[in-house]
Amino acid sequence: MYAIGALSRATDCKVETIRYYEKIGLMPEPARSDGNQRRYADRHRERLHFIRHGRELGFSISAIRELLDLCDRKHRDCAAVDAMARRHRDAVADRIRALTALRDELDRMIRRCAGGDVAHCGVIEVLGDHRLCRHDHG
Amino acid sequence: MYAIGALSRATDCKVETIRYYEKIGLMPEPARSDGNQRRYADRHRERLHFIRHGRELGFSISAIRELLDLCDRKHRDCAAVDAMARRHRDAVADRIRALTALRDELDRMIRRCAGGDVAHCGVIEVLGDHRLCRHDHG
DNA sequence: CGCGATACCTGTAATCATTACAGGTTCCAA
DNA sequence: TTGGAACCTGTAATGATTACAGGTATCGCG
Repeated sequence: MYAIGALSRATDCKVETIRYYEKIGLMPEPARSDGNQRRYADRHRERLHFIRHGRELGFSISAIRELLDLCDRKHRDCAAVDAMARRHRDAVADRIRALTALRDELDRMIRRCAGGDVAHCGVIEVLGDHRLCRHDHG
Repeated sequence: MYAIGALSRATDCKVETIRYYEKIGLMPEPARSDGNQRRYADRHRERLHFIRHGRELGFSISAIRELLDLCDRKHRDCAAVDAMARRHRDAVADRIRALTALRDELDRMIRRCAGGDVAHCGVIEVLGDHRLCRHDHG
């Protein structure tokens, strides 16, 4: 039986976050000590680990909730889980594309900056005039 | 003189967002009609355009505030502006690296999924067991 | 000039995922 | 038994919007 601090250390998840997950119903209410302190079992640690890992992988809380629901109903077809993972992967890929375009644009902006005064600063110019951008970001 | 809706359409920025920018002091208070409605001039459109473009490029509100301050004090050395752009570019590059690692991991997860039932779903397995990951994401 | 639809006004609360804080209680080791 | 760390609850803050409620202005059309 873990206290919340031990669970926190075991899962690298802040104490406040654990209590938050309980409040939003993502973590089940654990047992309590006589003095009303939370006492966790291994199943809590596993579930929290799953949640934290999902969060690290960028899944939203609601996506993780869905994944956990899918897990709880064991032996059902995993196509739904797979589809979620694919959707998420595609979203990440889109984000990478957008950020790459952005990085290139920032590079161009920086190259335009001749090192003079603000009146001739390429960075300011580009920010003020969308037409100086090479890509559509919107 | 634009009403707020016209400015909204001209800059592709929601009406609520324009009022929000005014509230936080990012946009100056515009003139008002007799009936107390906001009336904007071109300089507002330009400034809002600058702000929106900065946001699209991923600059935070406070970064944009700094940039605008630097701009307002014209003819001062643009090294500070340049440095901000560089810092931001580097942050974007870091984010791209992290997301690329993440995308690769999601790909591996998806490939592990044999298409069977949830009990054998690679996606669930990886989420539940950090050791199945190839990279450190934390 | 009057009417009605649309656009506008203010102020407040919600969103998302946490984190921080205040003020009080419990636990555990020395 | 005592002292300090860890715990408790409840509330508010973060960042950048967005949404809503309840009321007022504007504008084109007849």
